[in-house]
Amino acid sequence: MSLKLDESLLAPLPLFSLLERGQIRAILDQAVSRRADAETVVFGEGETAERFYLLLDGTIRVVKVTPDGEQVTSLHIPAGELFGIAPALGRDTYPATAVTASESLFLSWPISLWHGFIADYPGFATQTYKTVGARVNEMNNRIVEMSTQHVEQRIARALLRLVNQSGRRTDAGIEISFPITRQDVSEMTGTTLHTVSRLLSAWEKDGLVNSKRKKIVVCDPHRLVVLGGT
Amino acid sequence: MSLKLDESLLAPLPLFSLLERGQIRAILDQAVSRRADAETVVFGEGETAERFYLLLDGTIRVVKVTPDGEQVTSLHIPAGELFGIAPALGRDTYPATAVTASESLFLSWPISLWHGFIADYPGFATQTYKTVGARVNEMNNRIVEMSTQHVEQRIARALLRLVNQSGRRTDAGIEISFPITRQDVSEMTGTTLHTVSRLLSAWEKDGLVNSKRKKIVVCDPHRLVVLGGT
DNA sequence: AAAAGACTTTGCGTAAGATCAAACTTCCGA
DNA sequence: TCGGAAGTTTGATCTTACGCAAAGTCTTTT
Repeated sequence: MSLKLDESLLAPLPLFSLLERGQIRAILDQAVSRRADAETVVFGEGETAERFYLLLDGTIRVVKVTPDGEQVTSLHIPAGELFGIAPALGRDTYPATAVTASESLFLSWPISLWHGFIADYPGFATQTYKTVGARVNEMNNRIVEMSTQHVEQRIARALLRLVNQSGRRTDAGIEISFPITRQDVSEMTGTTLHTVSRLLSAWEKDGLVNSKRKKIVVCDPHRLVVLGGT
Repeated sequence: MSLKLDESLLAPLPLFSLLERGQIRAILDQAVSRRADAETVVFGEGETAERFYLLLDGTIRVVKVTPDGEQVTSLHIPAGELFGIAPALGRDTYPATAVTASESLFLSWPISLWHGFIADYPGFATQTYKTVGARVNEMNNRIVEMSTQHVEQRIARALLRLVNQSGRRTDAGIEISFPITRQDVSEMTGTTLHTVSRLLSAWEKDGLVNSKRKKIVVCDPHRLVVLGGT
């Protein structure tokens, strides 16, 4: 549950960039830390928001489920970011479900501390609203993409987003640092796993990517950008 | 430019619901009011955010333009809501273009006042973040829709959203209270004006809607809900 | 080591919707 | 009041990507 937190490790996070040592310490002192296996549900859509979270390691998949059971991935949260911050959106309930995409480590605080943090640490508020803004922006772009682009371009962009957000440089190219299936990609792009599979096969043949079971390595990001459209 | 503002008219707005008379007065005293014709650009995507706005009358269309000139409508703002609130998203630039969908009346304040308002009037902050939250939610739903639903369902839902947000009850049904073209609807739903036209024709034949040039009246909202899917 | 489960690949037919094209209607300004 | 601009309708054709089906790999369990 509780863990010795090294603030010299956490201080470099953008979230803390505007805070002083003592403030960071004060915030961390009230945190609870937790480790979770891949595919663990951290919280579910509609639940009353009891805690908010900071992802230290791993990746979180933010998912919505339609009435007829289809899943849609609205967002991926990379390590270093807050998630489950319902109060920043004036809500007392989580708007979507958060699932760990890989083994993950995160901190959490009771929601009751939120307003205090915002009020006492303006730097915290600033960074938080930047995060919200970035996500709104990302969602906006998703809407534009879904409205105007073909599947191929959407998939290209989705891969690039993942690679930028949580890519790991290898000799073969940049690898997406968590296990990801064709199905997952299809849920990010509003298509089917079949279409994703066909496309990855084609791209593989062209030397654009290199994908195995639950693993995708982008070999030629530049050409993928071109495919993604202007 | 300046206009005698009656705060007894404005006080009922959700935005002011948590504030006292004097606070509302203080806020309104610093506002500049403006009238604009339909299709006026209030601000453009990417411009540095110099002012933030409160729509008193009319409707605002929030639009993104793709590199190749296609337009995508991300949101409609109804009277009574704030818009252009870049600072709430930690941005110093507008993330999208705002266009009046009909003749409109709005107030505005210089961005420099934002932080003071947020700090001095907690009720203002609360309501503001609720607004942001509602918009995030709406965008999220749009993404889910675009990912999982067919054009027919998306158009049905788009019309229902407009009707709920700014519908005017008439004897024939509920009418969308601002001029709206097939093209506009297609830009809200990620389809073409042709498809929208065909669909509206079919619905007209079924007595679901009643549409003329730049005008749509929903006669049977209930059946439209059914069409929109669970 | 076999069997079951999870993920992927590929082929084929089809349907939803885009694109192209052309005519028609309504509105507005000269 | 005439002419053009803006918006709408409808038809014909074509493409994308979905749905269905079946077989192929890799992984885990027993």
